[in-house]
Amino acid sequence: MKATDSRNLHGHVIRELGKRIVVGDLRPGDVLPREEDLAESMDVSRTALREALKVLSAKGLIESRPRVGTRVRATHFWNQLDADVLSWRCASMPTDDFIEKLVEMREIIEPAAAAAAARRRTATQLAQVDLAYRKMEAARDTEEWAAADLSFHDAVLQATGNELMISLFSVVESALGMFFVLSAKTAGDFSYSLPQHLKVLEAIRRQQPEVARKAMQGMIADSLANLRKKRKGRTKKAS
Amino acid sequence: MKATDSRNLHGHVIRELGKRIVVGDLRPGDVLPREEDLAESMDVSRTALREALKVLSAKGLIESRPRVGTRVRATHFWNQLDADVLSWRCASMPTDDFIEKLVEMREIIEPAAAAAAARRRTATQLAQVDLAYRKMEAARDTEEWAAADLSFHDAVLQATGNELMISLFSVVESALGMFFVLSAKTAGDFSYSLPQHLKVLEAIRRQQPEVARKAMQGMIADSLANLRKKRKGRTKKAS
DNA sequence: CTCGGTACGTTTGTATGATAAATTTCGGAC
DNA sequence: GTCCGAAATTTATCATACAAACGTACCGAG
Repeated sequence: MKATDSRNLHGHVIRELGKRIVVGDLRPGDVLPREEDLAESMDVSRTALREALKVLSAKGLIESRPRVGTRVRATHFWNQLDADVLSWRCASMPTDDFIEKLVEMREIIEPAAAAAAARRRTATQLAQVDLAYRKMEAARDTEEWAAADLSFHDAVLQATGNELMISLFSVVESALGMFFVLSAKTAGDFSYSLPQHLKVLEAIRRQQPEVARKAMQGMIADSLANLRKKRKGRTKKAS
Repeated sequence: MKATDSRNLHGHVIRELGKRIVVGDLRPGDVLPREEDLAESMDVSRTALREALKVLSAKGLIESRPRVGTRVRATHFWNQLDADVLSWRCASMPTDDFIEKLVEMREIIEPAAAAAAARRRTATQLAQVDLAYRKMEAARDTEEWAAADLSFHDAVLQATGNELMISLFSVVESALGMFFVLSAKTAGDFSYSLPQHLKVLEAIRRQQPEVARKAMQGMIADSLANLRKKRKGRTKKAS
């Protein structure tokens, strides 16, 4: 689910510059080349470049002022929850520090969401969670499983009926995405968390908020433990 | 803290169109007039209009395709957490339903943030929370109090050291903003929540996560009760 | 010598017009 | 009736020009 469409020309420019900034290639305070030069160096017209700059501006990454130019803003101005910013940060192997922050967000968001879902879910919303669970059961490879897992967590968020909560899916998506990448090497055991998903599903079905919350907490705790194990192995291998 | 700068011409267009969409004047599925006509009707060049459309596109509000035109996207595509989208929604007296959702987000975000802050806060971060609290104590009118209150809740978020958490300030800001507006009529008693803020501050100072969490929960619960009381009065008056 | 204001140059902001690309729609051939 | 291609419309992109804003440096007054 890429927010910026890379088919369009200025979409490409957005991604290119956005990544460079988020990754740290361009640092806060740095001023970009003048629009005319930058446009030429990226092989687009100044018009297209400016449309991209406006979008990056809206994401809080840059700020343009006449005469002084366009410069990268301090990180605390960035829309860290923006789907693009998140995906750009995850694109170039994020620091362990950032992964911890993503997991912390999951620990806060998802148990609360599971509880709210158990409290208020409609029949159709429950059916969506159930469907996602059955797709996880039926998954035959990691790719299918990843897609089903994502749709499960999405369905839980949807079942809260709170669109603000639902918009936090981009955070959950990034966290799960990182997890998939780090777990890719040791595939095969990708269904170990199925029972925990079932617990969440059943709690939502039976409308037991606290049970759903605990089940989700457990799932994330396990996921975190697994992540740390993988990471330790990776670090050990690297050293 | 307005994200889009209204000084610029296209910033004005962003706000104008964005509000119309978020408020519901333009409904999902509606197609906007052709760029040339729309630009003329808003007294800007097509260039400026397109820069605005790109930003609204990045916020998920609209989608442009050649030949078919620009149309308003379904609400589930909107970046509901975007500071602009939130402020536009709050600008025209939001529905009670939306206020409930904002409060629910607070109930999830802020207690968790308080706990994390208590766990990890640095000395300087604590000092910021303390400073905000003292500004609340010293506030002489509702305006000063509102500013201090906002900076208190901001400082708690900052103290988590998690930039993803910090970015959720826009949600807290909107929720508090609504509360201030609804409480405006019955001013004077604006300091009743001071003891609760003190509890949070002290728990963070003493690094007691669970105490901080409970204190924050209590504060929000009271705030919600107060809100419902006000709203009932308002509804009764209106009927 | 310092302070302040003014003129100048640079960069973004905005406007205009033209061309390319994409996609729906309509019409014609089979 | 169906399928394929041409046309028309709208966004996408480009090129150019001018306006506005904002440092900066220069100049003059005290």
